[in-house]
Amino acid sequence: MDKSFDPKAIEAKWYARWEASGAFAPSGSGEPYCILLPPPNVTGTLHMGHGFQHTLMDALIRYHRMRGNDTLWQLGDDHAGIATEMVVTRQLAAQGIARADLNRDQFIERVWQWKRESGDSIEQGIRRIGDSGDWSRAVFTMDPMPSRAVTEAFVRLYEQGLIYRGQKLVNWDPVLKTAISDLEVVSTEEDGFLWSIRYDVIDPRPGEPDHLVVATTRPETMLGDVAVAVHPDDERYTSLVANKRRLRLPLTGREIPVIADDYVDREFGTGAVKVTPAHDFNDYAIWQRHAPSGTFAHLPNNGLLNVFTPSARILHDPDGWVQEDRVSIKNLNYRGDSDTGADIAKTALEAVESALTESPILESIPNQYRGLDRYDARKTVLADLDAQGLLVESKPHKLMVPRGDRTQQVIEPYLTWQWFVKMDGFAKRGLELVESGAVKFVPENWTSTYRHWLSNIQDWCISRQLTWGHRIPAWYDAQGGVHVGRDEAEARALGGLGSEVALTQDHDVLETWFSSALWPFSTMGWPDETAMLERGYDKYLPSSVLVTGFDIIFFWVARMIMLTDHFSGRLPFREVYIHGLVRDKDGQKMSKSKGNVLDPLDLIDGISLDALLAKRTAGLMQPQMAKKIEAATRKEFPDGIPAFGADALRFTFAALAGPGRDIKFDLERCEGYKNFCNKLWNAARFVLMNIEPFSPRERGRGEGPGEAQWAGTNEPSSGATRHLLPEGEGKQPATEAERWILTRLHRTLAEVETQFAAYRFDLIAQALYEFTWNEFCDWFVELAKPALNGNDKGAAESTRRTLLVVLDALLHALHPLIPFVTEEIWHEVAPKLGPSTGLRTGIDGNELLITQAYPLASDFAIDAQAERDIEWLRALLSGVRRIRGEMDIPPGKQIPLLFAAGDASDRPRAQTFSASIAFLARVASQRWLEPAETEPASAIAVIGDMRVLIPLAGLIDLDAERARLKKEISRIESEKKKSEGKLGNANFVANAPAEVVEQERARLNGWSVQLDALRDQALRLATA
RNA sequence: GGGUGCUUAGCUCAGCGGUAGAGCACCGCCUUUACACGGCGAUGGUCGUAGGUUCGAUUCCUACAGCACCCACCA
Repeated sequence: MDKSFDPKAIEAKWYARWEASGAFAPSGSGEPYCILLPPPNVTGTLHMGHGFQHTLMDALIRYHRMRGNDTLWQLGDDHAGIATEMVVTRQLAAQGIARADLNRDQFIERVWQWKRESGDSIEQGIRRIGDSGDWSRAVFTMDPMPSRAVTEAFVRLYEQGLIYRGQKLVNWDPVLKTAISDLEVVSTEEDGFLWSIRYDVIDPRPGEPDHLVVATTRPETMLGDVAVAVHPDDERYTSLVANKRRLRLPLTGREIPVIADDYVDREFGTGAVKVTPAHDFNDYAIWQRHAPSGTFAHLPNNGLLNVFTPSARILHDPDGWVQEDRVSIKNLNYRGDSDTGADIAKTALEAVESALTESPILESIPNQYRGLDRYDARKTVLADLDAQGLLVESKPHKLMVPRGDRTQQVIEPYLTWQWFVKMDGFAKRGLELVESGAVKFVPENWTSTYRHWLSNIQDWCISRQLTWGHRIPAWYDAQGGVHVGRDEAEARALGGLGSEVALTQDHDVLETWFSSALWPFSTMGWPDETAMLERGYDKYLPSSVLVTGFDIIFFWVARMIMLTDHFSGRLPFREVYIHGLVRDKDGQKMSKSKGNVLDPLDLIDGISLDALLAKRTAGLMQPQMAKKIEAATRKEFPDGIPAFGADALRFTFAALAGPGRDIKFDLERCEGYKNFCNKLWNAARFVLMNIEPFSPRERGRGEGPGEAQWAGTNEPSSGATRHLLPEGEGKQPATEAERWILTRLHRTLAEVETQFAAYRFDLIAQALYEFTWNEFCDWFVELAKPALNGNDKGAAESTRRTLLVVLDALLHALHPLIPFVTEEIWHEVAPKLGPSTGLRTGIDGNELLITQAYPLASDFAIDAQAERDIEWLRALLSGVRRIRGEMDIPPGKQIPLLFAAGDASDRPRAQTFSASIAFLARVASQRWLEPAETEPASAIAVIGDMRVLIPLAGLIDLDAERARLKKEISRIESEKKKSEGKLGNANFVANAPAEVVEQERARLNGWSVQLDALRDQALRLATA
């Protein structure tokens, strides 16, 4: 083995071998364990969030595979409707192709082309991270199988009356010209104005107000006002309401009523609110309350007066619309399937006209506003109001502005026809499944987030005015009749329509999350029974755990729970592990615009400063940020980023995965864990050197380690797990140190098992790190050195075996976190261990660590006595080393050691470990003082009852030791005092549990013994 | 406006009714034959503030402050 570990050299090799061996596929036996990969969007590249999430999932998958589960990691990717459509449109634009120049089929073909490239790059990234998912089963959401499930689900829901088409106010993105989800709208506080406008009362009566003043942040919408609302108990306005007074709507001259509604806050502004039901969600709600009583019956569309075109211009006549709003029309054009030319224009015009028919108020909109963009219209409206003396006040105002999270455009509430899923029944069931504990959130507190959202849910708008996605399986006849079916023929048949009736399929597609909601069973072949059988529907549904971020609890998790239950009667998964967001080292969200994005592949392979700068400053939305980003990047990474390798990156992610927290990604942690991999590598080198007959010191000395088989005393708890150390092979560990390390291994594995069950990846990493570095390397390997070189041949051979066995178990235990380096080392180690008892053999006949059995705690015996003994030895060696360090005794200098006092166990211990003490503390001689002997002036360490003395004899700086003693004495005095205080408190002794009191007494005793010893020496030093 | 989480060593974070921990950074010594991507040792914290419960609170409760995030219709 090389002297240090080089990740690059091994990663590609092992990934290819794992995959070729079939290790990623389910084994077909054992308890099923399944994780669904949250399918990455085909738009993206892999980011740190993926790296993090994938590391956690792969650790779980590898762990369970090694535990003998029939393990499936269902891979896939997501077509990501809006995001992909935007990316491809932008790309076309860069090639000088207007999206409008392509028809539907052509556009979709371009998306597929792009998907193939992008999908490849994501897949490549996933492989580099080491994901051991089953590629042969990977599914794309637009593939035939999941697409069929989408159609089937839609049709069934429609037949069950759970899907309907309706005209409602939705969040509308005027640039994308599609409805978007509430969840895709982000409200940000922005500076704006609050304008107060005077609406005059028609024919005012004496004693009543002759006008009202309403406040608005969006004056342009007043063209669609249908009323002014006041609070029913507001005495200023009761007579206006009671006497049915009407107001003159400025600029249009329309007459509108004054209505009373509880929604109005009397304290805000003048207590009067303009009501624009087609352009405001609150006003829409008011409209819903008042329309049934006929308040708006005289108005077109019962008062839902839409004044905007789809691109948020004020309505204008159809021809003008076609001319001025070319993009909008073209948008409709290319959505016309493979139609071309005249057909397209005709379809477009018809669409516009029908939109206007639904909101026929064009005549009430004065000419000067028609066709204006919403912000231009605002200016003009305000100027005109001002000129007429109707603008009462303009004052600066902070308001929440809704913006689309994709386009950053201001979102309009917009009246359109859309498809909806009725949510009340689903929500109820979704709540039940979580409240009953059938689905558990980890950490648990996410349950309340889920509950809160489902308790306040609206019907789910599932249609999008996009091209890329699953097309809605609904057809329209010339009369506007709607026919839903699995295909056109079925729709026709169900509607009883002859072949002479012309049908047009709905142009819209389903929002991406609709197909995502079906993922747990659509990936398992549903609804096709043959496919279901093939893909293990019965085995892998429910899946075991969903690993995902909190940001998609609503988008995805809740909907999977509801729809999976509805269609399969099963849970999608039993547990949901919610992890945090990966942020940069200052806690900032990583984003392209901030220029603080890290690419996991750059951490694996390293990247030069120049390449990193180029990456971070290319294609910025705000190019002026480039300078700032460059400066910050140069400062943080003056030499670029070194290659850490996939293992180090994975271990970092695991170690940072504390419960319910975002993680700040710190490169220094990553560096530390690369060192950890190197440490493991070198520990392996040490072990191998010492078991190889050809190692320089071993040459000629004879035999190798023999069969490394050891007797654990406990039965393994699972049949799937091999005995690392089969019983009856007869050989017992020869030394205390071996029994100790095997005990520590037992405890570490028990901890790992517990923490895997709790998804505490940070604690898994910590337990294994500590065992590897602080126990195996720092102590066992060091203790092994004198044993290997000593005269006791049995101890030497036994130690060799134990080194090998513990290393082997450790490689297994670490494999789920750091698969590459452990696999590589294992192939050096395994041949020394004798015949493998792995779970499976790869198809190429070569065994791999990835399919070996995970070691269980019970494979290794506990020896509590050995634990105590080694604890004693460690305390002794630490004590001596501390004196050495503080007294500046040169490390190479051999020193004499005297032991004094002590209890019955100390003498045999000192005897047992004398060689270790001599080697590890560089001790020339060890001797017990006879009871009659007086202690010489010495530096002292107290281990339990025993005193360890290093005689001064010219070795020790007297003043330094006096100072050290003084400090130590005062520290122990204060501890003793605290202890005495506690025990002096009658309440403590009376009320605290007996064992706590007992423990406190023991501590007090310990302090006293130490104090006595230290004081004795202090006295001697005073006179020395 | 409602909700959730966080506040522990210089930094990043574990922990938790009964002796305050880790990694990194910092300081000292050491090229000791696995590893300088290393070894040994040392320093460093009234556990956000104020109350309460308890024999005992960093831990449980209450209030407050600061930070972060989520949800929400105040024109």
